[in-house]
Parts: sequence; C-alpha cells; structure tokens
Amino acid sequence: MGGGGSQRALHRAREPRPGPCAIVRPLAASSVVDGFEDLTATDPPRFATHWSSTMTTTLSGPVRVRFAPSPTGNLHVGGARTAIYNELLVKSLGGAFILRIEDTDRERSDDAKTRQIIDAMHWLGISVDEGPFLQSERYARHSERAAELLSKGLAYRDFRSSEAIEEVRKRAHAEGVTLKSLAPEPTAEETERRLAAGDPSVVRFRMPEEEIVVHDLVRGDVSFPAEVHEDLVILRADGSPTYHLSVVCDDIDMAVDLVLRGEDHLSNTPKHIALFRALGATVPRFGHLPLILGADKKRLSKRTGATSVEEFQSQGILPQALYNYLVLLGWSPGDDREVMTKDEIVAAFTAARLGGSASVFDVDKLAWMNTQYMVNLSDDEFMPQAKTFLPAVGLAAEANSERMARALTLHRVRSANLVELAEQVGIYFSDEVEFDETLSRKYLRKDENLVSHLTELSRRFATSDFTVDALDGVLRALAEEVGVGAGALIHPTRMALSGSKSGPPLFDLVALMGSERTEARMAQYGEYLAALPPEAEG
RNA sequence: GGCCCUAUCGUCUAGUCUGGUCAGGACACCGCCCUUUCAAGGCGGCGACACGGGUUCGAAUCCCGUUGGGGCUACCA
Repeated sequence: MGGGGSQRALHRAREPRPGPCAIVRPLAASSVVDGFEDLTATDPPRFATHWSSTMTTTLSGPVRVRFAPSPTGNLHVGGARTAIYNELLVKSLGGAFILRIEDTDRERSDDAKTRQIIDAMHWLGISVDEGPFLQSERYARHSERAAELLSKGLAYRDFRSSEAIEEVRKRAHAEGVTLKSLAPEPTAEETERRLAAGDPSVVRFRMPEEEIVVHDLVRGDVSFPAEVHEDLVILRADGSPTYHLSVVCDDIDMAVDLVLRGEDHLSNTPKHIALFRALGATVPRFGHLPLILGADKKRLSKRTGATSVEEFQSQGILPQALYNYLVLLGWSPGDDREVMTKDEIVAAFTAARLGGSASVFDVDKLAWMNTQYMVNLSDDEFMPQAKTFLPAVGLAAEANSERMARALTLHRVRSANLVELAEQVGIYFSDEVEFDETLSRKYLRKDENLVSHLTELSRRFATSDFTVDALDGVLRALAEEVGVGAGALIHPTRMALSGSKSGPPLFDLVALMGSERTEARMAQYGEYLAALPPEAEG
C-alpha cells in the first residue's frame, strides 16, 4: 500500500506532499508557541529490547509517538501519565514525541486551556520533539481525505437525521440485530435524488464486515467480531470532520507508528484500523493504558479530589515527585526501586512492564513521594521552586535573603509540601506570635518559677553569641543552676519564639531568629504567662 | 442490554508467559529506637492471591464459569 495513492479531491487539489509532516503547520498563536522551545529536546536515537507482556514481540525503536489531549480542561493526571509514558518510550527507544492539540470541537476548546496543558507538561519536565500542532488547522486536509473515501466508494452519504438513526439503533439493540440490517445504506438513485434536492447529509464511513484484531502492546491481541462494527460518521452535516477521521488523518500525516493512549480508546481502535486501511496507510502499533481511579474506585473525578496537574502544582507538590509517582502508577521497574531519577527511569523503562489494570490514585503515597523530594532534592533544584510559594504568604521581599535560605533549609524536611513550607518560615519574618494557653499552663505547672527563669534566660541570651553551641550551653547551664530539666526551659522558649510546640531543634530556631526578635518575644511571652488568669477548678 | 478490558495486603505493586522459595517491596496504620519537640531516618508488627469448578504429585501462576470494577456503544474528543 502506498502512502496515499491516487487521490481525487472534490474541491481543491493539494500539491503532492514532500514529506510526512510537511503540511503540518505549527501553532499560529504566538502566545502558545512562546516558551515552548524549553519543552523540546533532542536525544540521540537509541535501541533497546522491549517485551510485550503476552507475546514475545520485541518493540524496537526508533518510534514516532504522540500525545493528543483535547483542550477542554486542564491537564488531567491520567493524560499526564500517558504523556510521560510516550516520552519515556522515545527516550529509551529513540524517535520523536509529537504534541497535537485535538481542538476540533471549537465550542468546548479554549486557547487558555491549550496554554495550560503546555505549561503543565513543561512544569512536569516532559519534553516534546515536534509540535504543538493544532488539529483544527487541518480541517481542509481532513475534508479532503473524507472526499477521497467518498469518491472511492468506501464511504457514503447518509440523509437520515441523528434522531432517526438513534431510533433505529435502539430497535436494533433491542432485537439483538445489527443496525445495518434494519437500516441499509441509501441506494445510488436515492443519493443522487436527495443530493440534487439539496437535502442535508452526513458522510458515513462503511466499516468492513470482518473481524478486526488489535495487536495491543499492553493487552495482547484483542479481537472485535464483525457484527459489532457500525458505520461511523466522518463528516457532519455541516461538513466538519469528526474526531475519528481527524485522528487517523493526522496520525498518518505525522507518520505516527505507535499509538499509546488511554483505555477509553480501545473500543474505538477497530474504527481507526479500518480507516487507516481504507486510506491506504500502514496501521500503527497500539497500546492502551488503563484508566486512573479515585479512592472510590470510580474514574478519577473532581468529586474525589484533585485531578489536574495544575492543582497539585498549586498544592505545593514538586514536579519531580508527581512525575515519579505517576510513572509508578501502572509501571514498575521490576525491582524494589521507587524513588528514581528520571535518568534511572529512562534506563529501566520498557513497555512490557506496563500494567493492564486500572489503579487508584493514592494521595497519601504521593505525599510520601513528595516528602522524599522535599528532603533529598539538591538546593539548586529545590530552592527556586520553594521560593515561588513565598509571595503568596507575603514574603516576596525576603525570598532571596540569607535568612530565608537558612529558614527553608531548616524547615523543608518537616513540611509535606511547598505551601506548608512557606507558611512555616513565616515565623522568622513576622512579629505576630500566638501562644497556646493549654500548653502554657502545662509549662507553668512543671516550673512554678518559669517566668523568672525565662527572664533570666533572655538576659543571658542577650549577651551570648547567637550560635547553636553557645545558646545550647547558656540554656543548659541555667537549667542546672536553677534545678530544672533542660526541657522545662526548652519547650516554653520554643512557644515564646514560634507559638508552636514543635519545629526545628530549638537552638537552630533561636540562632536564626536573632537576638532582637528573641528578646522581644521572650519578654512578650513572659508578660503573657504572668497575665494568665488563674486556673478554673474542675 | 451488547461488545471489550480487568482482578495479589485498605492502596501502589513484584511474582503469572517458562506451575514447585513461610507470596517480596512500598504507602497508610500500630509499636520500638534515635531525640529538647516535630519531622526525617532505623527496626519490628498487622495485612492479599475475588469466588467456584477443573488439569496436575503440586496452581497466585494453565483452562472453564461466576461475581466485582472499568471502558465503549454520538453528527463529543
């Protein structure tokens, strides 16, 4: 089969295409193209052996794959995972990763969403080799291909309304017979007559009456019996191409040879295979990824929690953590490794280890994964990301100070995410401290002379070096002198400075707080303690 | 309803193709250790082969059925 054969377009004839993607134009909107270069990266082609889970087929590169989201919403974590696996395939096998925005439904598509999807991919560190391409810009090409199918007799005009068809379809299902047996195609005479009369019609692709087998990379062979195929609309009454036609045309023109997408498309694949064949193209290889479920085991939805990459970003999740977590949701390296660098993931990745069953999105495990990166990321990678959350808590001006760097270092290990971290470091820059009454009373019970001890401690701090060791020495010496345990002074001091019972090691806290703030807060806390109303009995 | 996918601890999974290690790891949970607190970390515990039939000396693994979950069934993508 040739790459297109002789085509007799109805309206405008196209020049012969020089290459597979030559007619594909990049995004027109410059706002979308801007900054996109960061996303693209070229890697030298590499070869690796991939084993299918059910067959001994080897998957070898290079491959041309694509990610084709529709801009009707933000980038969903399921979509993100699909994009990641596609990228991984190219990184391990060589080839090209194409981004195509499926915006043919202009009513529901939105350029801001397109921008958002690209930003989210960029943030996650997914690099694209070609695109983004806008499917809507290829309208003419899709119409042309439909006309070609029509002229070759592989598709036909259908003058029935969708309501009328729906009626027949219901009846066919009820009687357990095929749609076509109840509603045959219009005859040539009828077509001619109604066309002449100017009756509205759609163009319907005639599905072959034969079994179609999908050789699926993750599921093995999946066959669809001849009786289940129904002819599908490829051109609407207004002449616009439908999704199935557009996808296949674009995959052909972009020379996509491996389609790795969500399981929701598995049942559509026979349609696509038939279309590839009818259009004289080589059928690509397919792989269908399972869907991601919510905690309720239903398809992940907003009801169950965050679903978009953007939401996790704003929750202060690190992109490296989300990426790593998503990779592990449906794939494993085969050994016990979980926290892995992208290089390690690329090196270990094979399509054969992709799982076929749906998995539940576990926010707890994501939180754990995030902790791993909060703790272990290098300063170079961590600090810039942490700083982006500072303006939201009013610390924009302090973001690049030495004190802030120390504060972030001290607190990153005890924050679950960047939002929490930004909130925690606020204590070093604010003058508002709120004391906990219950705990304060408890401290008072442990040491009835607490107020005078704290006053003395504050006085000694004032003449001490503000180093961890010096401060430590000062406090312990005083504790010993007055005959209390160090803890009896440590905990109230922590409360005085931070308003909390927990936090970094106390002397790190004091040293970073600085003598001025330390003195002020300890004085303030002393007053607070002295003014506490007597405890109510019972 | 029809067609298709899928099924190991609560969750993510290894093991299934090439039947035979107390079914391994991780999250969560519980306990202990470390420690001025909180984290992080270390150690330990709890906890699964959906069910029913086969085949076999032997089944998580192979076969059949049942049940559960999911997807598709548009002039949406």
